[in-house]
Amino acid sequence: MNKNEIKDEDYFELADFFSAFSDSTRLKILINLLEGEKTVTEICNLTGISQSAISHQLTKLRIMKLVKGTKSGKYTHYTLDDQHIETIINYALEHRMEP
Amino acid sequence: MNKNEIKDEDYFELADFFSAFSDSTRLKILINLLEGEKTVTEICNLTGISQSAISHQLTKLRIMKLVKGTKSGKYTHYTLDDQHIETIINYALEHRMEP
DNA sequence: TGCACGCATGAGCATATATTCATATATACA
DNA sequence: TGTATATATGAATATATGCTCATGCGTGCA
Repeated sequence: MNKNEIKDEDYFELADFFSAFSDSTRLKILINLLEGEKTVTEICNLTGISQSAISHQLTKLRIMKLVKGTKSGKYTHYTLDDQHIETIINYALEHRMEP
Repeated sequence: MNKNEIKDEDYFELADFFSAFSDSTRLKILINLLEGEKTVTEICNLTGISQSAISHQLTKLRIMKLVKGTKSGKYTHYTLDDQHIETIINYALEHRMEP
């Protein structure tokens, strides 16, 4: 993609997309969801982060269309809603591994 | 990479890495540098952003080891210092293009 | 040599962001 | 039906972040 095709507004969108991954709590959520569907409480237990903090971040991830929540009884089951997440995170993890 | 191999500290590092791309000014700088080496003033002109703002962000990008600055006379020539940048940004741009 | 240019950087400010605390709502179960 | 559980959400707060403004420093040219 040519630089000149990128509009000013696109830079903001792109920045927003990356900012989804720029917080450790959200990364923990996303990486846990790579394993498959989880409820909020499960994520809390797996990450050791408070219910409220997780819920707030899940809301943001939902707005950014990176996760999807499905209500079922008293539970909300969250899954990844973007097929690129795994690729992007793995790529960054590899990057980090370098000398 | 297995989730269990990821240490708590790694999540912060990873988040920091992504946060480099989470600001439109830094993205503009990086995408301009994809074309090749540029001086600070050139980047200012290409982006329309103030010299001070560019310089501050270049400092951050230097600290994050994403760009490298080489002094030559009164100029500092900046280049990308990370081979993954192009891949990551292109991947995100493609992502953005989807329905 | 003095002045303009290129760049870096600190201070201050405004805004964004993440967390906690409190609480509301809905569901399941005794 | 009353109570515990699961989740969401608003308010308040603390901290981080990015920008401008002012200025310092080095370089090269008139």
